[in-house]
Amino acid sequence: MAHIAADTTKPAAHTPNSCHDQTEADTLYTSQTQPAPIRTATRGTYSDVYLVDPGFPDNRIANDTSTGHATHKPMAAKTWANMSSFPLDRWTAPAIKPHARDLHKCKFRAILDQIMNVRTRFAPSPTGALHSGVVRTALFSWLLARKHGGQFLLRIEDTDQKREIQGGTQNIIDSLRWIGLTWDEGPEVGGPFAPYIQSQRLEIYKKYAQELVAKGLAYADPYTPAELQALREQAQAAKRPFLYRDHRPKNPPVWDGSQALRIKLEPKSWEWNDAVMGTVKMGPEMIDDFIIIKADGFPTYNFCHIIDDHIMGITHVLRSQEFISSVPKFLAAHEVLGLKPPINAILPPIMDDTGKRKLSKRHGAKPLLAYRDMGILPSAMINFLATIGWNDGTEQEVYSIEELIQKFDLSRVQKSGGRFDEQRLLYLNGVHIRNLTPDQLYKHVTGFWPDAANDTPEGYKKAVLSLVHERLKFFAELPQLTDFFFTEPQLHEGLFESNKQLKKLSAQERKTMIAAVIEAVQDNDFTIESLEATLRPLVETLNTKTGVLFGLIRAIITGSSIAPGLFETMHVLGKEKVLARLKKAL
RNA sequence: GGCCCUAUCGUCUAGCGGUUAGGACGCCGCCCUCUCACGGCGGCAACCCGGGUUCGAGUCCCGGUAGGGUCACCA
Repeated sequence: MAHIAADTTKPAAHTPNSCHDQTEADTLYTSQTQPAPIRTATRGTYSDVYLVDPGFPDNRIANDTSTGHATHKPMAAKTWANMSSFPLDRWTAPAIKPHARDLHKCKFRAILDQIMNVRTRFAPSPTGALHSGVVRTALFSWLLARKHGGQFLLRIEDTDQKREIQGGTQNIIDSLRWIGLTWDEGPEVGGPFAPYIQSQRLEIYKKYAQELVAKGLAYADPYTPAELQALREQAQAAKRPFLYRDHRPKNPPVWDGSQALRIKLEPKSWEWNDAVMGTVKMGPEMIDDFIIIKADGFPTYNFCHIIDDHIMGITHVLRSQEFISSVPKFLAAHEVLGLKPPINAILPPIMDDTGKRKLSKRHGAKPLLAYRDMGILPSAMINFLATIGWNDGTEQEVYSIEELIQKFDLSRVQKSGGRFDEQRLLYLNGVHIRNLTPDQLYKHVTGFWPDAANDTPEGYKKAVLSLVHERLKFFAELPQLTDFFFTEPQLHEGLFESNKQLKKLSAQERKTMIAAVIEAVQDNDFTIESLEATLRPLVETLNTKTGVLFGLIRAIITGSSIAPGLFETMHVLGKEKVLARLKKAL
């Protein structure tokens, strides 16, 4: 089994369909009357060998108990009969563990989970603030690399100068740093394949392009954009897909760099194995001579990402679903370039909150950093994004980052899309906030305090925070929840009238009660216990109800009918403030 | 229009030929309780439709339908 040396400067020698494996599979196949052997081996060769053997008594899938993967119910014998036409030459070797539900589609299939040096990448273009949909792709790539102890790279794809925005790259870096997706190679950290910014790698792409030209595999495009547009419209009017190759120039001009350069691709059907989607087939109409170098001299994404992924030794390329119909094009280009394609994985789309369309900048997806600014924890965001389109098959909902790294697996990535449900994000954020220690929480809420808290001692703020810890869903609501600890509340009649318990009291009754409270509390030491010991009996003395008396006190000292526990609140506020507010209310 | 992907409560999902179709968010009710929150208990709520295979289909096959994606000198 080929595996990739981490320090190689050569292209990745990844071979998902190497003949080594084929031989092995043939051997196993011919011995099908025997129960399939289960093999495991150590890192760098094979691990988790899954075998499905039609000769095995009840046709169950043998599973490697040491990993716990692929536990299966027995398969009905009949199923095998139906599968007899499955072409054996299609069995797929290693590299990925197919989704469990696909295993039964093979009459015989040996699946080897290849342990290679996994290298994944995130390759955004700096054309706008990074949003959550894109970050999910980055997250899955990162999780995959971390799970296998591999590398995660960041590469900036800034080949479209027109769309690039000021600060775009910085936004990408800030976003990833905030959420904690650390990269092992890329901008700011460097690496063996630097630079990791495509606009600084133009010579590399040009070299590959010139090589293709020399071999007659790429040619200059003689058409003007207007001419192309006309041809395109023609095709559309005829309800045909537009194919450039139908208009391929017979004698293309010599490429002098001022025209666009197209790669010459043979139209043919492609079938490939996607780590998430399984076997995907597409016809020749999906292949066309695409532009690899634009007239402005910059390469296109379609071209340079292939070269960079190859040079940088990327083993698994995760992309969102919108790219699936481009894959044949990429595979064809690999063929023309003489490169082995990486393992492809198409991730399901994330829909916006209407569920009507893909989450995208254009349709109001918030920048990732907007969630930082509203006080979402990175761990909550990661938990949330990871569980859109992935689950571990259990009923677990809340995951730490460490758990995700351990449990993440491409074979359990969904094919169907999911909606970005902010309510669920807030719920998870609340859970993650409650899991923080008080000190951790205190660090996280820096910058979210109300202005009035600026000059307040740390001890006081920590005490306040402890009272709202379990109520907090996101940090931006901290001022609203704690303002009265720092600012004297504005009392108004509406406060009492809108309260179910208090609106029955007359102003005079309120005065009597407040006076009694002041009297009772004046010599109290303001511990939670003694406040309770003093105030509870007062309810009876005043011949009222706890809800009424406590509600009244709460309204006066907090200016709100919603607040933490009364005694805790009074304790933290302190005797001085409480008495002052009560007296003022009188 | 061609091609591709998808389809279980409103939402995220479990399900791998036999389940009272499970969990979570949200919503509602009750309990706890000085309000809110947390927590606990309970409730409402789903297999897109039609064929086929099978003793038996949410699950496998085919066909519809619906949603999404894609068909750039954008990525």
